[in-house]
Amino acid sequence: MDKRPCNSSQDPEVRKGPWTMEEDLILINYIANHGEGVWNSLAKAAGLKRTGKSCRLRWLNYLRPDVRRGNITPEEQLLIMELHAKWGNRWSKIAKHLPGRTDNEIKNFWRTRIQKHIKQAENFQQQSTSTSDQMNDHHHHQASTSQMSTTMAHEPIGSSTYSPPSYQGTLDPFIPTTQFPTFPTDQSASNCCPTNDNNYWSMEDIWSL
DNA sequence: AAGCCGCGCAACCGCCTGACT
DNA sequence: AAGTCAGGCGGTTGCGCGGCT
Repeated sequence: MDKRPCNSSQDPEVRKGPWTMEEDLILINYIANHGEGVWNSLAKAAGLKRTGKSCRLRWLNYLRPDVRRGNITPEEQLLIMELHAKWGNRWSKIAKHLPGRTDNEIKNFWRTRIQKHIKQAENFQQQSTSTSDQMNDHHHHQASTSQMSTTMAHEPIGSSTYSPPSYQGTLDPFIPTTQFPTFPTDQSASNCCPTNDNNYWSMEDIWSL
């Protein structure tokens, strides 16, 4: 365990911060020749002045040949939201269902995009329904949790019935198409579909879940 | 044109867990 | 059984960049 004060931070031999191209090449070449192994010894053997953790992270999140970065598709967004509703902030678990995507990227995506919209939706909800608190009766009281992610995270939405909001009329949707595409893979979604004709999810739809 | 501000992302940190001795 | 080590994970931070004033 590394519960002791981080030695690496005290060791002047250990580099930190952004990786240089030379370091990347060293790591790539070493793994190409020797494969992945014990990361600490790999870092030493490769001559990198980095911790094993740093090497591992760099490899998994950036250098791996099969890693995909950027351009998260609407389908992937939906999948992320669905899986997050199921599992909460289990980023690595979610990432396993998105080939080529890393937990770090999904985590960043969630925090910077989705969570922002959720908070905006929450604010709108508070403004528009401030007099109707009973809506939350069948909702968990843990909505007071500081992070929306944890709110949703521990919500046992029993059968993957999480459905993405559209925030129509209140927010600019984060999907460029301005609406969520239909998501035919989830039969349960049809049970709680938006009741209006335009396939948008109103806040009522969301909260009624 | 310059400064400010917010966003997105890479990387680090601390904790947990399982394997091994 | 207890201690150590390495890997894995989620949370957080720092910085570069682009847009705005």
